Amino acid sequence: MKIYEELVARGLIAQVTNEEEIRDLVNNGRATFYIGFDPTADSLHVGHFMALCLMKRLQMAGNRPIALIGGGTAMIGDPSGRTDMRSMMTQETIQHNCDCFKKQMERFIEFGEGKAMMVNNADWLLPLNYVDVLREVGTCFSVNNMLRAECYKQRMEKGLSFLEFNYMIMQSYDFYYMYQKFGCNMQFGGNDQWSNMLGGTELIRKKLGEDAHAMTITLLLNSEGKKMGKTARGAVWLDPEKTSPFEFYQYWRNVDDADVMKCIRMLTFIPVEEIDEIEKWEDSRINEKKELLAYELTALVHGEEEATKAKDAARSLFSGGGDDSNMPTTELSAADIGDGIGILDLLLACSLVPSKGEARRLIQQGGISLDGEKVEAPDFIVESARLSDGVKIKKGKKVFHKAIIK
RNA sequence: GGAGGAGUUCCCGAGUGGCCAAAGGGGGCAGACUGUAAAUCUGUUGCGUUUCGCUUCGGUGGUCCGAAUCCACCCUCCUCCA
Repeated sequence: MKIYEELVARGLIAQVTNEEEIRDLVNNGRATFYIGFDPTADSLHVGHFMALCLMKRLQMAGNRPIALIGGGTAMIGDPSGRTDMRSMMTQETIQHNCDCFKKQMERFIEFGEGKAMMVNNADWLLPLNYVDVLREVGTCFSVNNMLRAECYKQRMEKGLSFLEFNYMIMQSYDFYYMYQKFGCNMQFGGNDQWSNMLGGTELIRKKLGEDAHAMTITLLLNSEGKKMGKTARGAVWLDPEKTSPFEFYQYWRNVDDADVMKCIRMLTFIPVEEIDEIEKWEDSRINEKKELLAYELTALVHGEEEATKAKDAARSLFSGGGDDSNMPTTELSAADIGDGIGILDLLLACSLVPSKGEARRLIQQGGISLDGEKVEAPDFIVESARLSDGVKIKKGKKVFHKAIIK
């Protein structure tokens, strides 16, 4: 099975500009393609992870990836799929985020001479001159067409600033620039980027009379049609400081039954034939599938060692054991505790609750236990002697945390 | 530039002088049931030293014993006209 067919079999491809040509380019390793990442946070998340995997897959098939960090476009903000304006980021924040992205990407993709490239569009976007740009590429964009683009539709009702309206032009310019400079002949992106990406291929056609290609990746949606990789507390991050390997593992361990196969297919590197076999498993093995998914992904992101730890920790916790060695842990300083600490303060110190009111409510509703024993009263005091050995806190059914005096 | 309309808690949305920490829904959290799933049911959902106190209804000032609610100015958005 060639790479293009594999991508299709995994359900990763959403839309393509020209299937024949793209198949040909990709299968024969002749594509130089780019994927853009806007540095809107200081860590990559699961959504980016899919794109990174795709880069890796294509690289393994002999194609040349360019990871484009949107240091320049981040100054503008992509309005796609948004109902309100992004808050403007300062240049320092953007730079910091770019640096963080770079570090994380290096773990997935091989960069270097003749391998993958990493570029930042700030390098060519920031020095642009307004009037020059208008004259050079402004003539190639039809406002009428742009307004029809899906990505602006929502915003047409709520209000779209001129700043954000230009995002598509900047992204198109990126493609145009890299096509000439690096021979980049293909762009990948999330399906929500489709209209922005077409802007680029069209610009290249108009300015240079040549064909470039675009392909979008299926967005990973759960059975309810919502983007996956988000929790109430925000995205599932790849940075172990922001989302611990254990939490990361648990996120996937807990996906809906209906979404397991889709995730395995789209996110893991398990060969397609094996996946087809897994799909035939009986329903009673659903939890095995989930464990497999969680393990595979954790291993990809955090390494096998961390994945094994997370798996062991989860198993022992949920099958009643007491292995707490890999549980998320908060270390408290002896000086702050004194003889003991109120349970409300302890929960707060471990960031298990946002406020004491919430902590109090949890206890009243019977949602907190310490070392397997339910906490009945909000004024319960945990003695420091107990904390020095470490105490296991359970919040709800599946949030475990350890607190210890260091 | 002119004329109207809107801005309420995580989101949608009710509230037009005290009974408002603010209806209802969504989402979240917890409990029951389960398989660490889904669906369902129940409770809960500003903060704190919790029979009480403090902060919140776009912003700033004002009227009043008392303001999400009335007045003035400002900001943002929407619709129509230019």
